[in-house]
Amino acid sequence: MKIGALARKTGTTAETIRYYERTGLLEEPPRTAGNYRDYGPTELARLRLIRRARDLGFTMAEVRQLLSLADDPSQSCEAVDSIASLHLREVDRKLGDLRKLRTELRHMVDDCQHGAVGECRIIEVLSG
Amino acid sequence: MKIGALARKTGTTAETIRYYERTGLLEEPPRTAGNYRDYGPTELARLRLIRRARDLGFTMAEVRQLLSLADDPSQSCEAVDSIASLHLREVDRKLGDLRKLRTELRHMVDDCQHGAVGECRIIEVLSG
DNA sequence: TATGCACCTTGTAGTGGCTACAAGGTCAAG
DNA sequence: CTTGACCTTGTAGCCACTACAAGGTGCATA
Repeated sequence: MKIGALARKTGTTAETIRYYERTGLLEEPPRTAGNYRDYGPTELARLRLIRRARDLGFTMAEVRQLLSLADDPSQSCEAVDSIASLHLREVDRKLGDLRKLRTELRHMVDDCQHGAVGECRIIEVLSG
Repeated sequence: MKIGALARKTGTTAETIRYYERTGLLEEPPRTAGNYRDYGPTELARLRLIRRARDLGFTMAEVRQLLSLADDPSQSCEAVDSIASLHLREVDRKLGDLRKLRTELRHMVDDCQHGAVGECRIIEVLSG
């Protein structure tokens, strides 16, 4: 499988895959006679895991940890759980922040009387 | 007021203020005899508006638009409202995404039986 | 007066996670 | 034998900062 095909199968782009390789998330694959990267099912699975974790908001550093844990299947699951739980708490925090922010924005927009900027509530609220 | 004092009053840093100046969000202030930036209440108010808007998640481009609208108080409030409303919709979208993500993460973590990585549900879910 | 120290100055480079080129190489179809 | 889709490397850009380094200023204290 060439890089473009792998990209299509994983909803990525060739650039991103090469970027993952540069930064060490993916290993350098074998090459064809014409110097094209040649991927197999192992790399496909690994990339799928990476993409899925990234979509769930894990940072690249967390993904790196998850990958190295996944590579040793006899190990205890605790470390994996702790990364995921930490991330969940972080997501909860962000959700809280975003909800507060939304409420403020909502009020701000609702209070706008669509008059002149001089007495615009939005600008007033922003000015504090 | 020197840059450090302005930073403390607005919950920013001197670096960030200089960055705003470089990128045109803040104008170049007058200088003291010793070449220090010298800020007054006008700049303080402007920076407060910028910080408030940034805290509410507006991009720097949006802040730039809001600032130039705020500078012309006789203008209609509509443009301000449309920027804020658009941003609110964007925040709503992000909230939805984050809630879905949280649910998935929650399930993932809850299903983990804390055994070996080999049969870890988290890794399984991530692998798809 | 000297010295220390907090603060300021400019400039440059790094962060994360990609994304967008440019300039050229490979390969199968027509 | 050329066209066109794909691939290669390398470099630079995005956002919104953040982190230095190397040097200048200004004020209190010994």
